[in-house]
Amino acid sequence: MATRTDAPTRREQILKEAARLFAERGFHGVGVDEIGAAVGISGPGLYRHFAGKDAMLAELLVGISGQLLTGAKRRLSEAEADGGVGAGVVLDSLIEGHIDFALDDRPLITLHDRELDRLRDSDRKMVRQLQRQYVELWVGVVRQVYPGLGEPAARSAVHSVFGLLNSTPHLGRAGALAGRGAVAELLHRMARGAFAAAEG
Amino acid sequence: MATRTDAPTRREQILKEAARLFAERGFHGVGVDEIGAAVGISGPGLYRHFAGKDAMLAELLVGISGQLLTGAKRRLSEAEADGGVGAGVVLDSLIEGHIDFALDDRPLITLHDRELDRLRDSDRKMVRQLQRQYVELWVGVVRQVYPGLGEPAARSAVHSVFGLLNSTPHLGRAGALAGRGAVAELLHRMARGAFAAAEG
DNA sequence: CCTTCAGGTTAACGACCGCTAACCTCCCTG
DNA sequence: CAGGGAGGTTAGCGGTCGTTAACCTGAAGG
Repeated sequence: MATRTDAPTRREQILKEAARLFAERGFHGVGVDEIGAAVGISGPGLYRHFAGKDAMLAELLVGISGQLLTGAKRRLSEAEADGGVGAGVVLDSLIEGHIDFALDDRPLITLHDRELDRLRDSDRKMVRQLQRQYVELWVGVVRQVYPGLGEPAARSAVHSVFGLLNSTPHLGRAGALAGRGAVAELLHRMARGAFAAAEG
Repeated sequence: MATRTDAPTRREQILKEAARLFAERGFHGVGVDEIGAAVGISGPGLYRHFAGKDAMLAELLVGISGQLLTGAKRRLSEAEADGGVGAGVVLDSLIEGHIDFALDDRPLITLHDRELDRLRDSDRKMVRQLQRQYVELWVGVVRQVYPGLGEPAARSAVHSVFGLLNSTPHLGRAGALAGRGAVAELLHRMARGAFAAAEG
């Protein structure tokens, strides 16, 4: 993992705070003045970095979808390079990657399936295409591990498991588990169990 | 099941259309004029039936939470009345009820965990309390069926399974499964499998 | 030392939105 | 057949929001 050590740019600060605010109160529920205030500048100052409020959301959503897909592709090709690893190992790697994302970037996960319709047509098409590729990649691996699943059932199962893994924002409140590791383990086991049961 | 046969009142029409629009474009993304147009009247005409836009959302969310909880309580007490039925049967009944709701009222399921923060304090507290009771009811049953689960793990598992079951809005697009029954069956099996795997 | 430019500022415009006011029109009822 | 309420209508007010315009400032570069 290539950990960033340099300070975040102003653009990155803005994106991070905008993601948090959008996740908390919805895209239309947040004003540009609030986003500006969250990074210590005033509303119109944001326009030195972004073309508009829409552009911030677009960059966030395209970034998320791209990052998920890129990570999944990397994991898949690493597995192929390893030669002998079974499909089950690849699936475990995909699950782990998705869980890492869901736990580390909860606001983004929230935005990802909540504010897609607020995008311009072209941006929305791009995001949907990235999402579709991501799903299809999962479907392929899942069907290798659970050959009993037909394609439509596998696709439904994948969407449902995403719903399961993306429940992390709801987990924070109340009696949380021991720690991050325990939550990740639990989610991983449940995802596997759900797929296995889907095969029936 | 007590099926309604009389025509829906205007209030009910409005609530249904408002739910659909709120789910599609977010609470702040929908204007009162649009809601009015959806039922064939003009925006201000809505104020003959509701105190304001907020009141519509509040009634929707309180209604959803209450309906879920009421249904779950009914299922639980019916099982107790039956005497000998095992906890597994009760859990299956809870799962079935939640799936019915998630499949029949997708917009409401979407609103349920998306627009809660747009409520007035008092309404939000009420909804959260209903939700908490619903979760705790599930946790109790789940722990009977899977005694290996500690309480925090059971609660996390329940939230995650809700995420799985509530994925129905994402299932519609693309190659849907055979039909409603097939989807319901798949989700049911996956939920059970996820709980079983959570116990580990 | 002057220039330039990145990155801010405040003021203000136009559009939209939730809501109220004022009025109208059936339909039911005494 | 009067009248009154239920359920509409349109006009418009006040506030908010995204965006632009015009201006300022400090640091880097020739």
